[in-house]
Amino acid sequence: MKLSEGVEAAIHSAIVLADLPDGATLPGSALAEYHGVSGSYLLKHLKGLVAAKILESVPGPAGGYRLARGVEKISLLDVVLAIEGPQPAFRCLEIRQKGPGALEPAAYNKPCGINAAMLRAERAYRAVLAETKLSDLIEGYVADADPRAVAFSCAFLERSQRMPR
Amino acid sequence: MKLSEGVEAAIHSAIVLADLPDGATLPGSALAEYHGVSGSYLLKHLKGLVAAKILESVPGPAGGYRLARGVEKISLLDVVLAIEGPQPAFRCLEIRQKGPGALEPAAYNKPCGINAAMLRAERAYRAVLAETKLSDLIEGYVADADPRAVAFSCAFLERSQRMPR
DNA sequence: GCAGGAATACTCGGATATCCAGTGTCCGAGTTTCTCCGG
DNA sequence: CCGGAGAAACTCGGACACTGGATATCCGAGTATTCCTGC
Repeated sequence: MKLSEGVEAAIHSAIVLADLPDGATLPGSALAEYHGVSGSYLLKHLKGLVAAKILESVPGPAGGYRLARGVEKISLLDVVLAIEGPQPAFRCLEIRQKGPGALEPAAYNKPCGINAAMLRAERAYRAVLAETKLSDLIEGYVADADPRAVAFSCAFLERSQRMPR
Repeated sequence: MKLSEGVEAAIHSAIVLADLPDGATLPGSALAEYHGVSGSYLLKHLKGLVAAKILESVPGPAGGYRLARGVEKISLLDVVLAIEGPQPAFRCLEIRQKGPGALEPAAYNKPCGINAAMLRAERAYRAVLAETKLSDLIEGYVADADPRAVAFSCAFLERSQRMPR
């Protein structure tokens, strides 16, 4: 039970991109510098976000990344699934069908109760993530963050953003 | 986001042990044989369950494992935490404090909103697991399982259980 | 026949190799931009 | 002065090493049993 640490970077990156003016982009290298992480590695995760239609990428000079849709239409679940993959955390290996007492596969048409319980828990987990939007996180950020941090963030964006024609 | 596959074996093992008569034990090797998994490796996880006070171990001949308390007092969460460890799946690395715009640590007294949201989701996850007891799983098992599987299970226990004096 | 003791066999527990997903990095493909040259 | 073609620079995208944790295994510590010997 352990999430990839790229999830955290991906969420932070998405929040930074949310502050861009409409249509502007930010290079992946700028995002990496802003967060103090390896640029080459951050691109790996941003790529996943692009594949999940959460971000859009613009190639060439004046290119970079931007959100593919509004902050209120992007949930934490979208980001987590884009990085971690859609498969559930608990994978039933059907060990009930192994061992000396195994029957023919047709005898196991009913789903495994353990698997069902674990998936039920994970549905609750995902439900909370799904109802938490990026807009909620941003709202909390501007309310709690140090004003200097906000000012730096704005200045950084002003300096690094690119506006393709 | 991936659970150890030992979790599944641990839950199945606990359910098997639940069918033992009061006070009887079952060797780890019997549990491994029943599930068709490596005995040496299963012991590693059973050890974790013992450390978490979910199982009791009895050494020597006629020894083995048994549940440390009633099936209605053991939740799925107990088992999962015993195997996976208590730390949450999402570990906030505080990357907001990294990078060129970092401030002194005292400026980050408010908790990170992202971390808070992820932990909120995980609390929902754990809440579902906590309210699912072993007794619930057993109830579903006897209702859905093939009668032959139940018969084999009973015969196996009858054959392998040990009764320390 | 009975009691005591030592050897035994079986159990769990911890320390030790092996493997794979996640981590980290690099180089190549593609596109826009800028510059330079010709008209 | 203007238009177009070419080179350049910057971007993202996919392919290639490295590392930590999970997986799998073995050998040692401990205890109840069992057998044997002496009384």
